[in-house]
Amino acid sequence: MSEAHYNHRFIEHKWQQNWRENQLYKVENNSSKPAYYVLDMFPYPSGAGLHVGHPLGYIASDIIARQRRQRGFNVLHPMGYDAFGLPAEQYAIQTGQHPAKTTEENIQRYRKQLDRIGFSFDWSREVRTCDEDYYKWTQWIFKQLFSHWYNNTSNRAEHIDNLVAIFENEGNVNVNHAGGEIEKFTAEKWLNYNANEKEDVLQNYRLAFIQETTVNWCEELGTVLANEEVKDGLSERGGYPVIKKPMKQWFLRITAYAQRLLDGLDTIDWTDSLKEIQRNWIGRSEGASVHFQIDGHDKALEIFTTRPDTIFGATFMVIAPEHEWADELLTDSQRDEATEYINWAKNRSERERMSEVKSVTGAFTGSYCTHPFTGKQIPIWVADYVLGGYGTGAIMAVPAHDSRDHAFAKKFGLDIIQVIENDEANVQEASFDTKVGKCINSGFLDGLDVVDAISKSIAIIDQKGIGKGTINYKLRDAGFGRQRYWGEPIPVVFNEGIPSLLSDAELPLTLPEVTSYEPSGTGESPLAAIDEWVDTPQGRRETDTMPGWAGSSWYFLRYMDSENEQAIASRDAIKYWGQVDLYMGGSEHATGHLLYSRFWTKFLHDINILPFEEPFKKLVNQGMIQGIVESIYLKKEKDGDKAVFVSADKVENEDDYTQIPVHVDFVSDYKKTDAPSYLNSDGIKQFIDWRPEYFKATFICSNGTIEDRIFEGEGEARFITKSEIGKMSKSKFNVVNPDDICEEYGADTLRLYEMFLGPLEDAKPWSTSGIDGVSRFLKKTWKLFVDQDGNYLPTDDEADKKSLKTLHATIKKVTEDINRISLNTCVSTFMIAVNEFTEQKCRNKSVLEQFLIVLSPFAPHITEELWERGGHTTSIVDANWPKFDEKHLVEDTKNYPISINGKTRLNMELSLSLDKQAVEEAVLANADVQQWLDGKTPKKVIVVPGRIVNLVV
RNA sequence: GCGGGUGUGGUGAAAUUGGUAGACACGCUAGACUUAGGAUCUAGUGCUUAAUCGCGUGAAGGUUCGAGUCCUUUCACCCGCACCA
Repeated sequence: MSEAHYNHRFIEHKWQQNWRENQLYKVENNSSKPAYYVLDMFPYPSGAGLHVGHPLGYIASDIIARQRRQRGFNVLHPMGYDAFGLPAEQYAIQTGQHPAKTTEENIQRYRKQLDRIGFSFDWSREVRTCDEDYYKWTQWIFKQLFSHWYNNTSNRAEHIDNLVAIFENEGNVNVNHAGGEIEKFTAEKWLNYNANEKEDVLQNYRLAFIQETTVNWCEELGTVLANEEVKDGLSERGGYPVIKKPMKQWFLRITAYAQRLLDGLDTIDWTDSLKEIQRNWIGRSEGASVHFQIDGHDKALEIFTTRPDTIFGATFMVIAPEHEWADELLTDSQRDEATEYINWAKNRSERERMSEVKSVTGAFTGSYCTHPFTGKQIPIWVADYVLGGYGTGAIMAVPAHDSRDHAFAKKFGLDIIQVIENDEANVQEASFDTKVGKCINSGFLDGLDVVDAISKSIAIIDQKGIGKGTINYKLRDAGFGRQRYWGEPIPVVFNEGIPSLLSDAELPLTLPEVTSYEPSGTGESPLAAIDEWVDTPQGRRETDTMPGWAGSSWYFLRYMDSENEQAIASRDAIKYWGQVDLYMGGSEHATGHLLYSRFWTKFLHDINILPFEEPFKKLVNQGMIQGIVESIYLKKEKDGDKAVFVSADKVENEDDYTQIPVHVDFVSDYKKTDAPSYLNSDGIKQFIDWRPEYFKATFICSNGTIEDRIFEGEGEARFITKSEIGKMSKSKFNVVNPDDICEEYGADTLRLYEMFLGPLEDAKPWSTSGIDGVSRFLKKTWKLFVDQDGNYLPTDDEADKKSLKTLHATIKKVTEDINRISLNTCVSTFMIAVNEFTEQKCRNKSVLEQFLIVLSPFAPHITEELWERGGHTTSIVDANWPKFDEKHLVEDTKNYPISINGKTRLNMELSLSLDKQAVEEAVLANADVQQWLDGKTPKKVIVVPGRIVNLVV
């Protein structure tokens, strides 16, 4: 005897077990079916576990994966873990536990939570970036990067051996590579270099290379950070201060791919905002580089400008404090003052610098350049509004037409020369920043429009041999070394300072055991302390490890053939699955993971591993599910030795209080919109138990006072809390665990409910109000199939017309909505269908089962159960997606809305076979219409057949 | 400052091509059944009104027979970037 009532615990457990035992979601690479690849961003398994926000995207992608399978595709829908990274290591430092151990525990927990939601992941393909079998290939890709250079002429990466061959034949005079400028040498000179010198040269070409640069150093974390790991001068993880520090570092030459990364955006289906963020980050700008001869030196200062048309307005030059000639250009009279300024500017933290954006600072170097066209002397200044890392770290200042230059000129009393015509503004007072107008005071450019002047000035600069048209990118090469333990070891040894790669046979280079995970503080990783690991017959090992994004830049390829020991994946597997058809994930990875993955994909394409250049054909950003942060006000001033908390309605000036986060479980009326949330006596008791340091605190409630834990006042204590929408996080004590929802309502309800919340892309605060509606819907669905005694209801009697209409309207709408990933409206459609079937007392098995199939991607457990009860022996997962048939929706009549002057006044049931004329006549003959017309004749009658009638009076 | 996005009932939202604004839910109100209800069912629910009328998609204009949807101006909020020459 089957269960009579919908018992989600029993059903979900039963089917999850069944699916696992039958390996229902395992997919093969050999299939005659078309391939479809649906990917989720794999999670970092943190100690906090999954909260209800994580599955949002997974549920959406799972629905699409399941539906594609029912539509006849072979669907790859894998999952894995981004398992190297700082949090596990920080935890290891605190507790002494091996990060591998805590990571494993966290993964187990994640897996359990994921399994409970009923995803159709093929777990046989699971990847973990910290597995040796996996990072072997991350190291292998690194080796390829080290062994290749970027040829700007062929516009692709080429093997370094080819470059060496060119050097041996003709030196580097004809080589056009991506990277900084390199002194020219002949073949003869090259052949005479010793090994060390040769490698120093090659480092300028390799796509993975070592360079001494200023890096983002975070003292607290004891490591360098990538640009995108720094937010507002603080580390993204932990929020610790970050300073600039010179250091030798591994870099990847992503800048070689800047233009292709930009162009590729036009070929992929991502949101405009995401593409815009990447365009911004790459930051292409066209302009010119110009050399200004420095007086008394035999060198010229190279600057970059997007406005070479304003060159006649350049009245001074500015170099960044980090500029390599900053010291050299100082004259004796200016040396002390300028050095002091340079030191001050260099030592300021990012954070200080950014908070003082508006202040103008700088110093005169004492040196001058000669203007190439006017021959005038122009002073060279040093100022930190010019950034060392952008362009050439030096600019020509045109104060008349650039507000920053203007502010600087005003402060230091420098000349301002107007070179773009303008009648109204006075450039002595304010700069006139414009890209339209005619040039004046500009010699050979006079009278030209800005656009023409730019091209002409570049032509002349080029002709004079002092510069050329250039394109500049904001994008920087990506720092690739981390002075950390918990990451992929870099497969390099140094012999006499010359880096060389391990052989493929030596991979994976595994992490050794260490006794302490503490950063060494010298800037070296804990690995440096293990002599027996570091010292090898071939030389000293690199002790830096790779950053978190190394493993995640290619993981989507490994899923295609996760066990392969010969390659990252077989050629056949890569060819069969191809690009990721749909990638679901958060937009916070816009300038990190998503850019690096595109970079590695293009590189792997260049070296003939991949037949495609873009990894993710279509990308959808699921919105963040936020939590509500509850906190209470603590007076900054204590009352004697007692802490004083004050109810939010009695707080006048927030500055007098500290806000203490409160566990949301203690709060009453949590998340109600119509009433403020508060702590009652019980909630306050829970709070004190939780934070015993406030055992003796006083609570000033809105209706009385609690002292020494005794409430004096009217009725029940009411202590109002402050509620804000914010991140769902462990530190805010507001995490909602999906397990709890699965336990109470079931995974199918959770899945439907998360989709029902609203459009997938929108951010929304989590709230369970409304979940009952979804739960009721599933119970109603159940009742269509099973009566109170557990009998199976559907029969093979002929379906009635109304039910067929409901069914096909549902098939049509859901099929269309899944295609445009509008999953919230699908849930509404299901509800409407079930309401109608219930109303119709529909018992037709064929109709109801087709409905089940359409519902099954959203609610796989209940539909599988009801499918089985209908006598099926194979899973609903392999049922065919039903075909929509228009004929069931054809209507004979239409209930026309009749509007008068655009306002709907009444409805009329009319045959759809009537033509415009006939409809008009019928409408005008109607008594109610005549009453509305009040004897007047309509000026115009608009009839839109099948839609509407509008009478204009 | 630049770029992207969003504004619709008490709440989450729908309206895909300009064609009955508020589907579907939550909540609320009333009723039925019940020892009970945080179960189930029935009816109602944009505002206003006794009911009609009237008014309603952030605001103001415009195009149109007809505008949440198109155009112009404007306001608010969110996200990203930010001394990028």
